[in-house]
Amino acid sequence: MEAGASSGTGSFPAEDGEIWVPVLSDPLDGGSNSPTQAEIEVYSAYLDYDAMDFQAVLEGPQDEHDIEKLFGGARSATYIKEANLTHEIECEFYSPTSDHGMIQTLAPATALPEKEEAPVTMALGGGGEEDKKRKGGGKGHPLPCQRRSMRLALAATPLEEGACATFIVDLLDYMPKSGWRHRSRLRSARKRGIWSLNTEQTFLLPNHLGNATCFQDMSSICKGKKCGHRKNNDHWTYEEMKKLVDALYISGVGNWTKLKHENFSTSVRTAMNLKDKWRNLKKAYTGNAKKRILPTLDKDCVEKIQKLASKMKLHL
DNA sequence: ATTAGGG
DNA sequence: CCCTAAT
Repeated sequence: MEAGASSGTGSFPAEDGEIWVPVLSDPLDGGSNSPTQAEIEVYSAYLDYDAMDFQAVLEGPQDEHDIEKLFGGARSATYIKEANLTHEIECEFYSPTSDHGMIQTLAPATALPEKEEAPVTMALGGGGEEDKKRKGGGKGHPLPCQRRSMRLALAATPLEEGACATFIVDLLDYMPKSGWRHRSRLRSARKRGIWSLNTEQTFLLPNHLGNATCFQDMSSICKGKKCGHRKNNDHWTYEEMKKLVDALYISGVGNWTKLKHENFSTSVRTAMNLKDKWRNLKKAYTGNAKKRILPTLDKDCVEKIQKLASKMKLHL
């Protein structure tokens, strides 16, 4: 609770140049929502703490390809904001195979000494005995499948050009389908592949949110509504799409189950997902160019899509 | 059990 | 992504 606007660092509403991260209470576990915390959701087949570069996570990926590296296969979604951190922040990471998360203390991105030792870590829930393997997880999971949330506690600080921490989030997946007026803006940002927003696009600033109740708005809007319940809402990556198109180009369109087993056996995508994705790709790249809202695929890939589409047409 | 197609 | 009729 305590979504009080004045707690935490900095005043509220924010001063010029001050960025606040929107706060969401976790729809699934009713987590607390303090104005200095942001819910960040990571979709991942696994999170390998040992292999994770936490500092890089803090600094944020440079492009969408970095996502994979940072989260060990995680597919995250939208970069919604930038903020310059002046305080240490604590990040809590969960993996689907652990009962409790791990807290990482991260220094501000700009104040990093050298490449010293790894950040201090400690296990949550009083357990210093967290097993390295994290095998028998699952029982205490507030979330059902391969979805964990990551909560960052951070201070609202003035924005400085250049040095910005970015956060991987997909607020869209937490937000209700309707009732949140910034949803469409987030959507368009995601579609256009905007991974970080400049200061001119700070639609998440309190100013743009209207008034001091924005934090409460966000969580209250979500309250009682269905959000964050989709089974598989990590978004298709460029690589996945390319892989799909290539596979279809070779073996033809159809036989989705076979395709799944032969080309996507370890992927979260089901045969039906593949089918649906192909239909969407076809639709996107065969209609009038105006409607191409999908991520820009390379020429070769687009050509394959179009060839496949026209080939199918002939057979009708 | 899978797929095609509409929602 | 879900649902369902058709296969």
